[in-house]
Amino acid sequence: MRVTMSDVAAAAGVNKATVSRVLRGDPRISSATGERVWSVIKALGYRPDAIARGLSSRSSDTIGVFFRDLSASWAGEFLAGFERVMSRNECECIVRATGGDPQQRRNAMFRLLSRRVDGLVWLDGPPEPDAEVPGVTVGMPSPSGVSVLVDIEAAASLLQGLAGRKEIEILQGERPFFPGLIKFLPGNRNKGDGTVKVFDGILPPGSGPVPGDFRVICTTRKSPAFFPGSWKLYWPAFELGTLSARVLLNTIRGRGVRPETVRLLPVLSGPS
Amino acid sequence: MRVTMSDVAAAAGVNKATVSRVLRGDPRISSATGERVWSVIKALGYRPDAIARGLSSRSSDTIGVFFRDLSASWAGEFLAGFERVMSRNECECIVRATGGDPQQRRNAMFRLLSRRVDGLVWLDGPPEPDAEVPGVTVGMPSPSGVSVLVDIEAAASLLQGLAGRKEIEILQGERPFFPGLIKFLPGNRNKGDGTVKVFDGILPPGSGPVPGDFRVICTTRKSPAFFPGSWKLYWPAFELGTLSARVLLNTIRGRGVRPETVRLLPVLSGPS
DNA sequence: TTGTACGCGTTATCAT
DNA sequence: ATGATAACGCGTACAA
Repeated sequence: MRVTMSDVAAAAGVNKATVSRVLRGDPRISSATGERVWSVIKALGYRPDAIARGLSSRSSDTIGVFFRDLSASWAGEFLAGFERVMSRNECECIVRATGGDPQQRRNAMFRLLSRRVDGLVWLDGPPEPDAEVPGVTVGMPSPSGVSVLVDIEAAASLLQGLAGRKEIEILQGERPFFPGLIKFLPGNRNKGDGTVKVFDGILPPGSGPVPGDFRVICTTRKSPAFFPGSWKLYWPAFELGTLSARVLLNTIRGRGVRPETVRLLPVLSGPS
Repeated sequence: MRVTMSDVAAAAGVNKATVSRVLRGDPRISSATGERVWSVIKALGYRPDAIARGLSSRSSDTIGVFFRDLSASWAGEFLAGFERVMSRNECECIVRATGGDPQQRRNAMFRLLSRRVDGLVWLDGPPEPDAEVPGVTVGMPSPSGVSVLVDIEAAASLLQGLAGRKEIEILQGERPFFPGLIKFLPGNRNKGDGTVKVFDGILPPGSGPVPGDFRVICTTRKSPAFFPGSWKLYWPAFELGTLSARVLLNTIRGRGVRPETVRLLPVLSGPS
């Protein structure tokens, strides 16, 4: 049998409630009792049971994260940032891939709700209307609630500054990192000074950059391959993770989240 | 207030225990009662509480996954495979990055154990000795217990077959995908027929492939960038995920896992 | 400052 | 085939 709170209470000669209070750092506990209980806790190797705690406290210190596709190249980077913040706040992260299927998505949500998750992160589309818990939408505006997104217009400005009078040509893969980027870049620029080729997303084979081109690769920071001599426009996945974690924690803990929408700047990095 | 099992029982005019049995598909239940209870369940929109279930059943349908670094380019791919199998088996996945720090690792483990995880996956090193629950080690041999790994010797064979009599030159990044690959490739091959350059891992800027080289990039399937004209040696992260999920489920469910070590072949893919 | 006692929502063990 | 009731381990008003 595992060592339980009653065991600790018995060994310390106090009541379960006292142990509970010591554990939760209740201020109205005598330092004598506190120390005694702590020493018993350590001696017995007692570890509180999160499940039981959840049952009576009606929450779980757990949040659920919905991806469309976990194998997307930036998914891990996002999680890295998100998990870092969450673990510092004693929260566990449950990941879910929905494949964009509405039915599967709802099922997954209900399963997570039955686990009493404290919050949900939506990276695969707008939040379900009946989510019952706080949520953050990432990468796209949310009809209701908080959303964290990348400032694509700013990305366009960066590219324009880089291009100067050159023409900007955008080659867009099937899942571009900066969807809608093209809207912010008027195509009718002066030719003649050269061309800036922007590769956005995972491009089909054969469309790779040609050496000698002046080019920008839209990518993630941790791409296993890279193109020497290319500029890079980073999709700030890690920062999206840390930021949405903080925003979610704030809304869960009731601190007002002032802006309904938070924007993050992409990073343009020169060749080296 | 949420709809609870007692509510259903009351509305159906039966005992909580009966509802529980209906839910768990207990065979010794009259079809009349069964249908009545089910209809009440749907009418009331009752959803069982996983936390309460966990408390009394002493398990959680949850498994924990330890990464050293979630932002590793293959982390998402691994998770994609792993989560797919787990979700089909009604299991949730909790992810954790340990950064290779032993202390943090143990803390994380204890936190997960207090959540009554049913199993653990170790991608960041050999399993902790006192894990208390079944585990699978991925990517490296485990001193004790089951491990799933990539057959690096087979990868070497693929490369040798590809190279023929050409010299194989390995450029290894700081976190190579195929650690130890070099050991299986004797360096003293005939020169003169050309060179095969193998790029393994995330290479520092400047060490990228030169066009015209005959080259192989060790990478993941979902790299956002790629080199046209290069061969690719895939680190089969997705397959590692599905396989280790199945292996873990089997050991959790007590089905004997025959081989203590399972090996997975990498995939060599031509340029296109 | 500490103890009592009940509630949280299920599962499991006896009865019937 | 079903009901009554005791766990499960902890939080928390309320009482002392």
